[in-house]
Amino acid sequence: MTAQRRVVAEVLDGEHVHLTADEVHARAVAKLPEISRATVYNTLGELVSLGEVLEVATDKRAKRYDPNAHRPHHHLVCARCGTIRDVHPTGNPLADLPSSERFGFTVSDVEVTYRGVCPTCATA
Amino acid sequence: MTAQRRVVAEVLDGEHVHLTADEVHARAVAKLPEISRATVYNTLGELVSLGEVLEVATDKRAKRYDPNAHRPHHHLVCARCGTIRDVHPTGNPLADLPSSERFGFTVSDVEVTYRGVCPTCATA
DNA sequence: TCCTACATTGGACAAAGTCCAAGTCAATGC
DNA sequence: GCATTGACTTGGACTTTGTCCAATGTAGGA
Ligand SMILES: [Mn+2]
Ligand SMILES: [Mn+2]
Ligand SMILES: [Zn+2]
Ligand SMILES: [Zn+2]
Repeated sequence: MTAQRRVVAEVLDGEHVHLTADEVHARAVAKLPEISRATVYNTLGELVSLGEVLEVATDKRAKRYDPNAHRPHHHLVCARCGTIRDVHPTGNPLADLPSSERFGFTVSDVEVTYRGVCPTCATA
Repeated sequence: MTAQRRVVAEVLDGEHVHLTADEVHARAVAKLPEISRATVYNTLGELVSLGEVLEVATDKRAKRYDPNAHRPHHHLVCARCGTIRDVHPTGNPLADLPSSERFGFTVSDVEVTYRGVCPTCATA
């Protein structure tokens, strides 16, 4: 556990945190000015391999890193400002895919992304 | 309707088609060698604006372009080879998000991505 | 035919991410 | 204490994906 890794872990702490690698780097630099982009990418990659952090692709640009890896959840994204909230739908979406729609695949996982407009963007 | 646009439209024809912009360009070049990358991007952008083609983000790299825009559907992705199939789950996933999990958002859309292993990759 | 509006092109540029050789540093063994 | 070692970090080059723009080409109407 080096200072660099500790800083990345600190940045990735909290609820509804879904930062891009560059955002992680910017916040890490604020705490440890000499930390490099490469180290941030390396550390994020390790955390993903360890299963401590998830990569999510809610926007079609940069990957986002989600420290909420232990509690399964899905995402609600504001189409205007990009805010992302963790959500827990009822039911199991896997059960909604009949075997006739599985094309022989072994289906193991499902990702659900809800899109809409957040309260802040709706009033503005 | 120019020759370039016709070729892009031809490439984007069929079922379960989810090509990246570069793949579209490669196939377009095979039919019309002088077509440029810029034109492929321009044409894809117009088709998306017109609602004729959807952008999907099933992998975390390049956007994929989906000509099946008129029939709502979701996707089943092979984690090994990246093959993508269109699927039609039963039920309405929007109904599975209780208002207590909507955080005041106006939710208008939902994208579901199933992941697993396709029959070809399972036997290989 | 000539003009004009629009489409196309190649290349420069930008954003996101990967890779690598070299440098740093702390722990180990002598 | 000192040298060795190996893991970690760094900066920069490079790649991929995508955007932008000035220059060029072209189809069709006046
Ligand atoms: Mn999350
Ligand atoms: Mn599709
Ligand atoms: Zn918003
Ligand atoms: Zn496969």
